[in-house]
Amino acid sequence: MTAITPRPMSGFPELLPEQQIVFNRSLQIIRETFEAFGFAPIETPSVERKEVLTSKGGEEKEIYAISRMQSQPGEVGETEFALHFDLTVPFARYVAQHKDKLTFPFRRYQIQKVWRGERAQKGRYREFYQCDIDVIGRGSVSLFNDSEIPSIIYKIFDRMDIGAFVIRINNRRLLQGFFEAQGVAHGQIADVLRAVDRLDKTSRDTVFADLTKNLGLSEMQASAIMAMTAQSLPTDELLTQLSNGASYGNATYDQGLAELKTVVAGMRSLGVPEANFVIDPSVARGLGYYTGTVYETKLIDHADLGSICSGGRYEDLASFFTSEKLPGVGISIGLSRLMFALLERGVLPTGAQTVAPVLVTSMDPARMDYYLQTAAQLRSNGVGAEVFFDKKGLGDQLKYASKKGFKLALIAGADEFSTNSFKIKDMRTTTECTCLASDVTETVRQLLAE
RNA sequence: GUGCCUUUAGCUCAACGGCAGAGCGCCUGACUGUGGCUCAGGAGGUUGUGGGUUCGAAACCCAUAAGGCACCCCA
Repeated sequence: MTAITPRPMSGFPELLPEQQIVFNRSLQIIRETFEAFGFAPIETPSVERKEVLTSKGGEEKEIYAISRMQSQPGEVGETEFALHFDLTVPFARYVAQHKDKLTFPFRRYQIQKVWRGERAQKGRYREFYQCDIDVIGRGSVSLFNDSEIPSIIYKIFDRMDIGAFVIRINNRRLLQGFFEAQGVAHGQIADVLRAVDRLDKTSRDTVFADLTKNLGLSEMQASAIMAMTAQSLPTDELLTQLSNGASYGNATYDQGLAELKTVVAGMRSLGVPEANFVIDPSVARGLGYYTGTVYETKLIDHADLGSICSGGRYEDLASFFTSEKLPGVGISIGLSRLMFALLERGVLPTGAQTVAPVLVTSMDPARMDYYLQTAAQLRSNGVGAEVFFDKKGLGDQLKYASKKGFKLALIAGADEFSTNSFKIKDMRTTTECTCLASDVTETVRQLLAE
């Protein structure tokens, strides 16, 4: 029998237990925060019909189709299904399909893997987690949601303890109205938005050249756009500055500005610290379907990761699936990109290889019943415990406990049995104490609480 | 889809065209009632694959595959 050589698969990363534990902890924070804001969990199948996935102009070569390796002889093993490449398109289908059973405004969160058939590189995978929330309304959806979303982002990253971060906020109407006032042709606004969006990735000269040479704007237009989008001021000063510009006489601009002010006021009511958000007129969110508020979030010490959480407001979620207008606002956290980078950089230190805090050692194989009962008792009191089953010396058992990162080791041999007691060794401090067998659970709890 | 780089032990990497090596990790023992430290020993390789040049190739050439990076785009 020849062994199959295990090899890495590009773009399909995997973690060791001590890393996965850290990853899952972050996942838990995200889930709890979403639920604290009243978002309901849903999950859609990993696959959708091909026509659903391509409805919104999904790049076909980036979509993995699925098929059986072999069907009937001569039959092509193809199906009409493909793996979803994001969670928005399946969600749109879901809402359109179930809209008569859902209650609006519909708030849902969705944490699932998605797949993209791209060439992998740093921070870009072919299989990764997305954590999405969206609020969908029928006909309209309140602007207060736009304030609440940064509050959710703030709570999550604050709890995840991954260093300083800033939520950058902008409003697409503000940009669009400004571009219109500068005389940018209607059909070119999307292109200009895309060019501006690259401001934090490339040099200002490059963007300027892009605007003038590629998009054919005059130097005056380009200068005005650069000056407007490059503004960097404290929130209130910037809002004043933008209000002074209200003399553009453009209704879209004025609406965008008013929305921005409302969103900021709401964020302050929700207690989002000033240090964690900024109005950044250069945030445009590429092309996309965003129409109002847009968000990006960056780690200050890891700006090279790009936006780790972005989203915004859109006019219509499911225009391909229903004629009913379903506007919404939402964000997506690219958890895999974020976590893999932070684990690699040691920002999130890894610890134990187990989530159970207690190892019950077994010095006397004849008394395994006793060890098993003790572990069972710990578990039914909410304390995770593992029993060491193999016949090895105590030294080996403690070595095992040490390597895996158990916090406490329970020891019982002839000495302890004679006094009906247990010895508890704290692996972190190397200290030991002895307690009656009947007090084990309580003593363990106290030690773990320290 | 385009371009560049890389590939030698589980991992990180050495080896002038001339015997395939180190560190870390892993296993065993010192140590059958006490982990991390230390010491001693051990296992582990068709040098990604196929061809070519050469007396001789891990090294040079060609092809191919895989991996990585950048562009594009995005999380």
